[in-house]
Amino acid sequence: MTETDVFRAIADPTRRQIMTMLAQGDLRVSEIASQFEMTRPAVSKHLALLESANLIKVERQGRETINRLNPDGLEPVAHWLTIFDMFWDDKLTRLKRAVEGSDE
Amino acid sequence: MTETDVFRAIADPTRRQIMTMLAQGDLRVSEIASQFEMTRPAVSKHLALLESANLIKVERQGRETINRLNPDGLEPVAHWLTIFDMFWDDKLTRLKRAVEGSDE
DNA sequence: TTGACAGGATACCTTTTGGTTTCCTATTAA
DNA sequence: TTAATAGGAAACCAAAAGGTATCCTGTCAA
Repeated sequence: MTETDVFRAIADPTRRQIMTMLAQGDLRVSEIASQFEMTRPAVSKHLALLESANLIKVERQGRETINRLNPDGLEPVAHWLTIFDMFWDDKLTRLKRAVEGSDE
Repeated sequence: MTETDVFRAIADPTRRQIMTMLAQGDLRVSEIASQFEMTRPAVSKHLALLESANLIKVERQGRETINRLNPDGLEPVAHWLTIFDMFWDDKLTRLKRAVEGSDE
């Protein structure tokens, strides 16, 4: 399968929710599926797409598959947002303060 | 039309490109359309969707309509990304350097 | 060693998306 | 005042997206 565009991958609310779930820790497919109304194959498709967008790493362990967040995959989004930084002077100032504050 | 989800709005590469064009300055519909292969109505639809996602402001002036970027509409995206900040310590460090550098 | 479980694969369906063509209206310039 | 221009509106189409049901395989536990 060819790589999926990151922006397309995070366009779906279910996939965003999966990512926030994985931010809390790794999860097996059925653990994720149990949190949604939809069927397990549907969730599986979302996971496959997240993997092809490089947003998660999938590792088969025996009969289970572990899904692990790969936050670095979000870099293109973070980078694209910087194009608009010039419009966000005060936000940037606040961020600078936050970053400096976290240092001491 | 009901509000369009911001993440869905920026999922399309044409729409992202339109936004970066508008970051340089306001543009009329046909000025934008002339930059793409697709027809003007297609571009018009993208603009309508960007407006409904609160990413641009559209103002009719006589027979022309001016499209203006509304970068604040991107805030939900920026905010969502912060969920994953904890995974990005070194990136944050680099950002801090960048921010400090831009000050002097 | 066999039954249950985890989860991938496939086929299929419906809705949404991104595009087209065509037509219409309002505004402006000659 | 009339011709040209800007762009919205509607009807239509193909492909992609998101879901389902069903089936199959590999692994583990009794």
